[in-house]
Amino acid sequence: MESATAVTALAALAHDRRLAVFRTLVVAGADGLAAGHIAQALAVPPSSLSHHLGLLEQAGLVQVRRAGRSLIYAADFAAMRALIDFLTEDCCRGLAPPAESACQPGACQ
Amino acid sequence: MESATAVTALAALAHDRRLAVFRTLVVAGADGLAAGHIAQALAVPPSSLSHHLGLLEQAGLVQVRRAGRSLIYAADFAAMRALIDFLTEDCCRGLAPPAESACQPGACQ
DNA sequence: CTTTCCTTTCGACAAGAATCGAAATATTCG
DNA sequence: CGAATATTTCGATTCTTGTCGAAAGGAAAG
Repeated sequence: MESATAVTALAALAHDRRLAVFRTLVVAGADGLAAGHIAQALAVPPSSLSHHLGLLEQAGLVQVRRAGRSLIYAADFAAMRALIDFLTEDCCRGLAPPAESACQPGACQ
Repeated sequence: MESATAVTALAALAHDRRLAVFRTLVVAGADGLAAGHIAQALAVPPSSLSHHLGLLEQAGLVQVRRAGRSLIYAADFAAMRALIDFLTEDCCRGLAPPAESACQPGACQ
């Protein structure tokens, strides 16, 4: 993952409402949720939500498809994993072997 | 990790220069680097760098100590790991067992 | 104790992001 | 086709962030 891509993804998640939106989509799973459903669940005005969903989509963290007159948004788990992998590399690369092997979930240094 | 804490940490990393600073500190390891050294390595004016280091420190991603007249900044690997764990939870929680177990580094869905 | 060095704080400006009502677009249903 | 529904785009406002020179704060050296 390129550094610029990571910055875009991090910025997309670095906001209260957007993080809440993304977590909601993660819980919803691959089926996703209609924009209106999210707006109602999180009590966000539709135009504001649309803006945030647009940023998340632009960052590649969510995918959108149309179903009737609804737009269904779903988390892109592969993209999320790619971001986590990027951060993990950043966290561990450059450390000496013992420290590097210690950089596991729950026990980094 | 609280959601607000995660947002702060994500925002701290969601910037070109700050991400570069953090990666530099990760490579430097536990010994850390003097602020001036980072400024020179990344060609960032001292006052700008100070601002960014302050945000990273406030986010808990770096620690600072004084050595003579230099201030040494070092990446906080535990905090970084906590952030990655938070994101991993966000990525996998709520998925059915087969999907959840598939959410491993390099192969999430 | 004065000078030198390293870094931060201040201040002012420029640039970007968040918010949300109103209007526009797209899709289905009668 | 016309009405109803779902969502986006537009536009104006406000708030926040980034930038960096100049001045100030601490710590060591002469």
